[in-house]
Amino acid sequence: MAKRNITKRSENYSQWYLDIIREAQLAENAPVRGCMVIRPNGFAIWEKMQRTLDDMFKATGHVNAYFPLFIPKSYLSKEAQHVEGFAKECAIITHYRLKNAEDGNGVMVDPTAKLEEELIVRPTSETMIWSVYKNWIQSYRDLPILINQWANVVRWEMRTRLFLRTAEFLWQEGHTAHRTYEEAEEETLRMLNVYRTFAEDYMAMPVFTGRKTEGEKFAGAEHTYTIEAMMQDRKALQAGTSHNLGQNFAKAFDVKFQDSDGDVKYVWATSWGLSTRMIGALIMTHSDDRGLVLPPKLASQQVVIVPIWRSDDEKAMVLNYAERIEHEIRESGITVHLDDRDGYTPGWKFNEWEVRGIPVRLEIGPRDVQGKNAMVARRDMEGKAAKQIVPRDAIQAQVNQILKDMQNNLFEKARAFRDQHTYDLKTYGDMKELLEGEGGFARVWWNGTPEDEEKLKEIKASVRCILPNPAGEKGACILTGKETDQRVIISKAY
RNA sequence: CGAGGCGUAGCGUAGCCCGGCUCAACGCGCCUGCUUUGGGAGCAGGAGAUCGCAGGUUCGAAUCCUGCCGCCUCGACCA
Repeated sequence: MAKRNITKRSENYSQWYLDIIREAQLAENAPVRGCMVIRPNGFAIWEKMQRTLDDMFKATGHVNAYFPLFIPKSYLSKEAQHVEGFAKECAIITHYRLKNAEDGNGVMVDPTAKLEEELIVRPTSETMIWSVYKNWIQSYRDLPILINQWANVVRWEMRTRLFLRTAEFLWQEGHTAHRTYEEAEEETLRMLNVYRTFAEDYMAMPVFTGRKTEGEKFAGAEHTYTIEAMMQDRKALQAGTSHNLGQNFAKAFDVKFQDSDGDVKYVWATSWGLSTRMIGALIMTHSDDRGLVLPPKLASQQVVIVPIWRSDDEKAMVLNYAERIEHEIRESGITVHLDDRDGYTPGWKFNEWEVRGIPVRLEIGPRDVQGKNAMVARRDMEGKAAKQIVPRDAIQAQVNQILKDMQNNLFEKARAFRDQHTYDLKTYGDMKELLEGEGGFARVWWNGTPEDEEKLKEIKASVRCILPNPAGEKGACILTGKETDQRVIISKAY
């Protein structure tokens, strides 16, 4: 008699998403509007993401640093496009002191403690960082600068959803400075590729990579690259972005260097970021109606052992057997937890760990001790197919094998789903029918202007990215019929 | 920020239309004890709610009125 606390995806996808987050105890809404509390289960996923990405950043030559949360208002206005992009969602600090309220109830803002210049809580750090880089860069010998920072940022969103869009979120932002345009472009693409590798190899989430259109690019960038994933409701989610900032910020903050040829030049810049939104992407890519599904490489606990007993004698015997298996599995580098809590039935524990998305579960009872084996269940399958009895001697190897299989299986399943719902379309009518009906990705030729993009709003869709086209193929624009070499993904998006 | 819906114990709800015999009921969860334990166990007892907040109408408000806050769905904006 399974208790149904999770809405079916087919009934209400948004509610399902929220139910998963609640039941798996990933996060909850905070007392502050638009903000979330990331609970230990959710934060464990972020920590795993952080560690993986951080290693990848280090491997590509980057170092970590930290810049302030507060940005003087005047900094933000130095790059015109940039201000325009963020002005509507900034939190502003105007005062620095409270005092006891005059009516004796609580505290009030002390009007005499007004800041001369207001501070903006960073929505992103380009302006702060470039005001600092100005002091660090004089010569071409000071370049490149390859810095990443792990931080929180604030964007005062009107409508928020846990992980996908919150007023405050956690992310990493890389900010690099280069001698040439080519070097900056190479860096931008390198980091896009790091994101793609992370998404596909660790999150088991297939992505399309490509360039953003003028309308969708980052405020202040020359151009933006993105990784776009398809969620199970067939909507697109922008999962990471990498920007070639050109010389826009160097010019705005007057950051120049003297090159080896003696000429003084503006520095070339990039920035790239990936946020806790990825946790939302992870949930919406793999999870099912029973709960969270975590790919093994991002599960903080990869294996859980549920012991089964009746009498105290059985308990001692089963735990002894289970502990030896636990140690053996741990020795092979897998994270494993033995759930020996009293007061919960095995069936209850099965469901509990399933909802939390633990990839592999071992069920060990008297029968297994007797028969020298264990029941092994994997989270990416259902019913009998998910379970198998494994001989004692083969457990360690089998668990390792299943984790590998599962990582692959989840990726292949997600890729098959995405490909199945990605259509090469020729007419606007077909695209409209797709996007207003079952949904999915329309892969189409597009020679769009920003005005053409506006038109897509009538079908609530947007150009997600311009796909790479190394062979220089051409086709007729789905809207205007003009010949173009730009192929794009159009879809509804988060 | 626009339209709609909702706010009663940790969670999900009933009661609201027709104010009073309901300072509030039920299921899940929680605590204690006993029996249980291979897919969310059973019985018995128990704790837990100033009915989102602030005003108002009334002899009397969870119930009627006003304002505010929050959440959800859909739009506009965005990672």
